[in-house]
Amino acid sequence: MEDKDVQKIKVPLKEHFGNYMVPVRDALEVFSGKWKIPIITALSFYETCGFKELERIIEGITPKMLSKELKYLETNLLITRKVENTRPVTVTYSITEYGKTCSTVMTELYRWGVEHRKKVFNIEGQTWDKC
Amino acid sequence: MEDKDVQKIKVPLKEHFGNYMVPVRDALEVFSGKWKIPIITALSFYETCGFKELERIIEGITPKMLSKELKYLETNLLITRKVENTRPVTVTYSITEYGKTCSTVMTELYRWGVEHRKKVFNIEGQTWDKC
DNA sequence: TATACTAGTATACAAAAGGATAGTATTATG
DNA sequence: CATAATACTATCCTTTTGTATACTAGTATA
Repeated sequence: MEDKDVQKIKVPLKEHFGNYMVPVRDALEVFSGKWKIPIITALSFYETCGFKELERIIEGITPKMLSKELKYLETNLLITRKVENTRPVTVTYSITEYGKTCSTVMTELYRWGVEHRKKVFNIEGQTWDKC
Repeated sequence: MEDKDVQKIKVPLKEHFGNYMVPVRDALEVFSGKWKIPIITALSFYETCGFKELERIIEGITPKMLSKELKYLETNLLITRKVENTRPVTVTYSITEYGKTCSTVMTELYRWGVEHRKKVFNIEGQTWDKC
């Protein structure tokens, strides 16, 4: 085999990148699905919300999905859950300082997404109201 | 109603953010699923690959999924498909210049994902080999 | 006493994503 | 003529994701 042939042999990604893609997947999982970004955005904006408040703020979400995603975000340290000693009992969900770091990723996704719309749909500006 | 009460009324996200989240979703869709990132990574690294080459490089992918995702990436202008006049006929998939801009998003996802692993799993460095 | 608020859970179902396996068509090689 | 390579497509099945609807338990209000 000659030297010039060596680069023609294409080996599995793992041999070049190892586990490079594992943290990329981790990050993606935090933002994937229909409701995680709305929840993070809501708690980033309002700082703290109750369960029913979130149900109203995030239009279309069912209590089952809200409950499920809140648990996910809590175990991932992005939000906290605190039961208040009120009558009736209220629960306040808050974004953590760590949760606020999501905004760097979301900003990057937003920037790229805007360019992508321009490129693929040839749409400029905020004219995608019917989406 | 007093001024201090105004900020307590929490309205749906749309009233504050409009369609802010639409391009975020668009970007997310391009990177979501099990195979799009491996395909983009493979074509970014090798520049150009055949169908069977991609099947070997991306371990575990089935021809059905590879075909489906290649079509998606092509309609999103991230890759190109070119039929070569060889015998047997070969098809070369290449990353576009635009497709290369994905790396900025993936780098951000990687950076955040590494920090996330440290935070949530308390794992430092590249020790997540069993994932 | 009836209604409504708090914060959820339970059950059933539909849709989407992905996997397993087999098959097609063409051409070249032994 | 059999085998193998190219690039896929087709069918069936399982898993994951999300929806719809109803329900629980406690407290407050009209």
